Amino acid sequence: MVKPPGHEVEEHPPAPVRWLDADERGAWLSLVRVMARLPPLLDSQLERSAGLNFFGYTILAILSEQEDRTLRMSRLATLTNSSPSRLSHAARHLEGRGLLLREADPDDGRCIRAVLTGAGWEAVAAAAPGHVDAVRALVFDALDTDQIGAWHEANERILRRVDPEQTTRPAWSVATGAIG
Amino acid sequence: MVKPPGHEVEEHPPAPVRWLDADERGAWLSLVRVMARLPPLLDSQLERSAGLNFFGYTILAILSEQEDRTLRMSRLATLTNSSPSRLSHAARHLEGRGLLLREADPDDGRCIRAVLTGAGWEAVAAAAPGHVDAVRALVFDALDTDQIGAWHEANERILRRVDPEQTTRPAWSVATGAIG
DNA sequence: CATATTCAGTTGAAGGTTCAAGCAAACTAG
DNA sequence: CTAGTTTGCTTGAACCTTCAACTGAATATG
Repeated sequence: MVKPPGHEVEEHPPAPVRWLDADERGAWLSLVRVMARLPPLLDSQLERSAGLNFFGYTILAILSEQEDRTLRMSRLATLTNSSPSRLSHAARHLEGRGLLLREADPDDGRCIRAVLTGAGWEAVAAAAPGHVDAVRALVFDALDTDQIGAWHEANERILRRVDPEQTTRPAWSVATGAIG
Repeated sequence: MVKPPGHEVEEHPPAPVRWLDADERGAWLSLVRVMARLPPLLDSQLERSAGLNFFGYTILAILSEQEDRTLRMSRLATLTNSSPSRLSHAARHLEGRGLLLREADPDDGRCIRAVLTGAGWEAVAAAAPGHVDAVRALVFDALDTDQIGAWHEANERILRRVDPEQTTRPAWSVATGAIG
């Protein structure tokens, strides 16, 4: 490999790898397994009971929590932890099923506003109890209050590394709270 | 909806939904965001540095930790938290790149043994340091020892709910420990 | 021994996600 | 005002995962 001229990168001696110790490895594998097994369980519960996957449910749930059941696509993408592209595809499916609709934003011709339909609202409302039950059974029934606190704190610290901009910070509950 | 004859299901009064409280909601959203953001970061780090995704890396890593760098497909599927189908597709790709090969098991004609090749071993060995650095930077640098312990314990408790059979229990480290 | 069942693994199609490219509206500078 | 850039969103192709169907080998049953 030929070095380009200029940009003489300082050659640090290769820092010795700091392998994970036994505790770290155990903790890491726990997370890896949770990440591998939890999402499919949530997906299949929602799939069976509402014909939605977790992502679709999240989209509808977040819309249902807005004053006017409306959100710009870009904002919705941020809140759902998704790329604009992913959201666009998913929104097309949901729109085809009559659960939401997309309309031009009068204030900014570039923006599209996603609006939850009546059918969409009924779909989330019907799906929410079963979903919350699943989350409770799989996660919170396993932990007492102190454990939840410590676990939350650790996950937040990790999030600061993983998502430094904290783009999703604003409050939203993925309809794990009462719908109204 | 017409009830089929027989199978008279006991009609319990619908148990009131136990919505998540504010603390639970906050903790839940932390996990959801970690699950959404961490895997893509690990994938892209491995993709850039080794042309592998996390799943492919895991396959090679687990094989590299076996005495004879060999494992039956079914066992490998369990250890990688994957379905047989997913593993089969991935193994075909990796085999195409010369990183592993598959051979008939002499002891049981139904089984296939996946064997890590020399090139496969070199690929993991080259990728491992960068991967461990990423895991450390994104996760463990954010936590002190006590936090790691509490976080680990909570994740283990969740795992007991999510994966009651504990199919993946046996020790493996996804090559976050030294390779040799 | 014949048949049925289970087990290990693969396959192709369907579905979802990512990626790069593209379009149009809005902003920015000269 | 106009040319260039940025922003918001969509699109189609490539990729990966899942699902259901299938093969062949081992085991169980009569």
